[in-house]
Amino acid sequence: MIKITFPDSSVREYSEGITGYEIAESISPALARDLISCSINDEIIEINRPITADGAIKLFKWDAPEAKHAFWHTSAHLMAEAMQELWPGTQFGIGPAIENGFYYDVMPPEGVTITESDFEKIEKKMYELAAKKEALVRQSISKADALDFFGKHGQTYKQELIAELEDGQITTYTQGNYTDLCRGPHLTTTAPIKAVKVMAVSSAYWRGDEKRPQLTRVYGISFPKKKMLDEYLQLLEEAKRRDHRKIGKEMELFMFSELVGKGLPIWLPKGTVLRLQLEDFLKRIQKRFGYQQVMTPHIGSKNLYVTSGHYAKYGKDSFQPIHTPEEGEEYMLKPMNCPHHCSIFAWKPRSYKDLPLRIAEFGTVYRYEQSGELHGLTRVRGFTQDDAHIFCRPDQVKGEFCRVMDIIMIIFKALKFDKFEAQISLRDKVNREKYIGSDEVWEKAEQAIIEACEEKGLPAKVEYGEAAFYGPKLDFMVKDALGRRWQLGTIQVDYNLPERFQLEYTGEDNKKHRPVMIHRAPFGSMERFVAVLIEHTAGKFPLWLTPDQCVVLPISDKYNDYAEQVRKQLEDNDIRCAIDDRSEKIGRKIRDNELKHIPYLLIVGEKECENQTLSVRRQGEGDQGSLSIEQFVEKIKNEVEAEKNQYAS
RNA sequence: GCUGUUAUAGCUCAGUGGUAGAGCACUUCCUUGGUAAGGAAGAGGUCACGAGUUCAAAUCUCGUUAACAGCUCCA
Repeated sequence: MIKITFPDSSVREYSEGITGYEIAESISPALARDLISCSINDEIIEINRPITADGAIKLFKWDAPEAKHAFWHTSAHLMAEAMQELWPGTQFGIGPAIENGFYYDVMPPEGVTITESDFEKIEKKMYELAAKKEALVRQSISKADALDFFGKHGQTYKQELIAELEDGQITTYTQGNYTDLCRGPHLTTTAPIKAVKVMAVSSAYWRGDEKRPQLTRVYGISFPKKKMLDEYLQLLEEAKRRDHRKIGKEMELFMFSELVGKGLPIWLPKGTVLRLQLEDFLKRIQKRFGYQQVMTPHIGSKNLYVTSGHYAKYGKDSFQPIHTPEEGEEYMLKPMNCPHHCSIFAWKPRSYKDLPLRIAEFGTVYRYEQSGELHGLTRVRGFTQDDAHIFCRPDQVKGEFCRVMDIIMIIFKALKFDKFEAQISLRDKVNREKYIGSDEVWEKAEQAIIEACEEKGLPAKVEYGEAAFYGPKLDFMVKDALGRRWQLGTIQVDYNLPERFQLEYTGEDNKKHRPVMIHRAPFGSMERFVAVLIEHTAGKFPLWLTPDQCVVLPISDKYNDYAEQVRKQLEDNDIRCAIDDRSEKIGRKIRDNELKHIPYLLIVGEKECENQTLSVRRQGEGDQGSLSIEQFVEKIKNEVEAEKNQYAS
């Protein structure tokens, strides 16, 4: 008999060799039916693998990531099997489960190119094979046998993978005529795969190395129920609908121009309204938190960046220096604001009493992103950081760090970003020569971040090797409509730049000391933040942010004068108002796409004109009744106030 | 940057080696009035740019540029 411990820490005894499935069965038939995967002592195994020793079991149904992983991994094998049948001689690379589905990197035989038109064929074959309900058979195999087996089948990529594995650790999974090198775990049969969809095809280098051959990467997703696939596809449609590039165009927020240059966004009038609201919002918070606003030039002499060390590290891969008519004079477009801000610190002698010195700037920077990286507003070559640098004493680092986290939390709360992730990026555990600065200062900085997170009760994932070359950092990530993760807010400790700029302050002891620098940008960049905000809200911004808060709609020409009077009065009260008219006498026309993004519709006609009122409708909420202009002003102001109170407290 | 796909009217897109198309938007007129309202007429395109093949290229080929997807990258 063996003892099996359950997640609720109850213990049951089973005979040796029992499987996860049987254990589930002993609890309830429904659980057994839905069981996809399980783990023993956190090692995930098939539900039909015999359990031979005491251990802690976890049973996974579809909603568990572990279950999806096994499901999609098996689906990848199924797809490989299908492709092997369709195109015999296909070589297989790797085929893992990913966040949404799975892919397989394959090298089709000579003369075959897999395109979108083959998707249906692959899906059909997969259904056909899945219907056979073939079992996946796990087998341990010696290295020599594995090399021999895959060699015989012409699977050179698999051979390469095997060569790197340890003898005795190699397992294969076979279903039908298809055998794959695989660690598992898997489903026990392909039968539960009831719905599949080949999503995309692209290419990827073998092992991510651009010097090696390019394989065809086929993406797919699968589900245990047809309905789930339909729902997933619907979700993708929804994601497309709220793509910030689409909504940005519809709402006339921003544009790009080939002539201006790629990756250089242009903020249109309405986008600018939105952005200025955000900037104003942050400025007010920062004022409360003791920041001082500064402005610095968009270029800096090359020497500034030689001093900062950025030139040595990034000079070749950035926008190249700007030359002047003067011999040897070179300037660079600023790729970050830090060196400028360091210069501000160095401008005059500083006392310990001046610290922390918090310098903020909405600083526009230019970075030469690889052209394939550019993506809407989320990845651009010219963008504005809501940057600030805090110069403080070493003993103030943790406190300042916490205060910055407070600001970020205020912002996330105000904009209802409740599903963010925090990541602490530390040095690589082994490879440490790429980092500037001594071990000791790094150790201190890393500790300060970890402690600050603990103090604030912020669950943060620690990633080694993700730190910037000058210091560790804490990043805040939010997902976009398609589930892609974008980094927004960031806080970075820097012991390096103060060193390079030889920044000093006079301490209580009348001796010179080196300040610590903290970089931080709660939004990250205005561009990326707005992009994520658009996708987050699907263009339905909070009232205080939305470019047009209301639109006045005269029912006919006769009421144009009254409409214009209303508009003026609203604008005098700082309410952003558009006007929709049928004669071109007044303002700009509002139609269709624009209209659907405006929260309030104010209809004016004979009755309203007579009583000096407005017939008010709220987007998605319908008729709000008839209000006087003053009442409407108050209503809007109250609503905005309520939204803002969420972050005031 | 690499690989692939794409580029036709303001927008969304169809199209074919032989005169450039639709819906919506736009302009004018009419109708109408409580809202994403109807009719008529009209305007709008060097079919991304540059070469080549051809009697003939928006269509085929090559190059360039940009966008999209993936990979690599992100101070």
